[in-house]
Amino acid sequence: MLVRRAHETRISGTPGNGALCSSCRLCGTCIPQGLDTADVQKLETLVKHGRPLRRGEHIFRTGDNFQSIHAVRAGAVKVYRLSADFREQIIGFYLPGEVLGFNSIEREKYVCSAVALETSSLCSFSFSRFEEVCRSIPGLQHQAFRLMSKEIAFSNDRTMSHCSQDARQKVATFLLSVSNRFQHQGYSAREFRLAMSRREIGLYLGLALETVSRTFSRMQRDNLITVDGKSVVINDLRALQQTCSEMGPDVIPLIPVN
Amino acid sequence: MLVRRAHETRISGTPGNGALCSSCRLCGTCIPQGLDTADVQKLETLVKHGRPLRRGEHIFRTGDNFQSIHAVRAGAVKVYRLSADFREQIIGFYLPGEVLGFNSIEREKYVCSAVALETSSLCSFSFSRFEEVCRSIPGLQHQAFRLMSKEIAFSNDRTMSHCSQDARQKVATFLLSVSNRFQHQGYSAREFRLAMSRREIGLYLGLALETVSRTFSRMQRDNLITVDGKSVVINDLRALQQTCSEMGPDVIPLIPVN
DNA sequence: AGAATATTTTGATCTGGATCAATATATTAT
DNA sequence: ATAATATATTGATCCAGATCAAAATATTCT
Repeated sequence: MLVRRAHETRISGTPGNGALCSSCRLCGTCIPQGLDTADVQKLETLVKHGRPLRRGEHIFRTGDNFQSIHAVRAGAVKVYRLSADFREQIIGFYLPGEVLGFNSIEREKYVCSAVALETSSLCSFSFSRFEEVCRSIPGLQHQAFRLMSKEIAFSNDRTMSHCSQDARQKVATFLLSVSNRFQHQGYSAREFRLAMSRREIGLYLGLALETVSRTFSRMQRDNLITVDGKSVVINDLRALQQTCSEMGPDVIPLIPVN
Repeated sequence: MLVRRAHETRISGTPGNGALCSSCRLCGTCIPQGLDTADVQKLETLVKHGRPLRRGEHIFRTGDNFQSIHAVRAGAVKVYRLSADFREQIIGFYLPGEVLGFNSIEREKYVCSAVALETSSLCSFSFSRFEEVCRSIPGLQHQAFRLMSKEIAFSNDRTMSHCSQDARQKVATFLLSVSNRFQHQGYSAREFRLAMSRREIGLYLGLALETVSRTFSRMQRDNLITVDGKSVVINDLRALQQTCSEMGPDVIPLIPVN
């Protein structure tokens, strides 16, 4: 499908405030990480929950006014944009406990679109109110800086991966990243379902979708993983980790000066 | 040279506080952007200036305790790290008015090294004190969020470039990025000196240094630019911009749904 | 200045992954 | 269910850019 689907509506501003941060399973890893009970309660007053989004529904679109940052409570979100020549580019995939929108603060418009890859729930925080609260809760301000710092470092890692890794290494790095992030949220690190298609993985990694598919097949043949469509089992975590940093035969490690 | 040079010393904590933000030429684009005079004066109390660094001197190294963020006042800084197999990876080049260190907040250690590419001056801000001051100056907190947001967006742009551009497009994008950043700081957009080598540009763009060199030569042949070693003149800005977003002949622009 | 070293340019060759193509398998709609 | 559509797999071919090689400039050091 290549045109906008009927059920793709923008998330409504519906308050529908229900579940609270303090009782949320992700409290320890999401925005409230490290805050004490009193501070979490102050934070909770900012949260807005929309209804759950179905696959294909957008949270925001490129050019919309930037109002809020959004934490994924459940599901998976794809953040993407179109290049100057209208090809899709994937900024990132966001899993439960992860926060999207930080890249749009500077422009005051969303610089990308965000769409649910599967049925997903989000917690939205008005950014201007969030900033106010940050001033009265030092730990929250610090956590905001930490989260943004992490996003910069993560994005840097991804760029480094593109600069120096071949297809097999990129795919291994991707699988480990997803695995680690699931594990961090309390899910299995060894067994998971990918919410995104081969095409989307390819766009994310800068590879043709055929290359992604072939690499999965080869990794399965090598007993590193078992893939069946979107479900992945990691059979040999160690080997997968080694794949990511394997040296070519002729690489001479040198300490660079300039 | 592939070993640590004798003159590479860490920047000393020497106060040597001299020039002030309010009288700095970069006041409008650096950290103080958008602050009123009174707030800039509060900010100034945090600034530490070291002596100017010569080419090859480090500001910090991977693993050092993260204490400060650093604004480039003059010169050019390379931020890099070593991959698991000890190859150099370039996180970024920082020009006057730009701030480095944001990617290290989360780990509380510098996750990369920073080295002067040419004689450079820096303004360093203790990050913990900076956070405190942010709480009392709303505009400063907002500016911190803006700067970090910008860095996320910039890093995303770079990743997108790697995913979808060929060598010529990457080099064009790089030249325009440098040009824009110089212009933004009040230097010429059309004529500048690159502080980094072909090898470093190659590492930054994920290209072999030979490819960078060949691409420069070809762009010169095509009258887009004039290169002579490190000095670059942009002869046809428009054409260079078009290069960045050229479509292949068979690209059919489509609106992606998932 | 001149020697020594590092960087850049250009040419020749090779290869990983893109592209083209066809079939197989999921998913969605009726 | 069954048809229609989208996604995934696998094979064959091709090419942009990596790698190898050598000469030409720059830069640094004494």
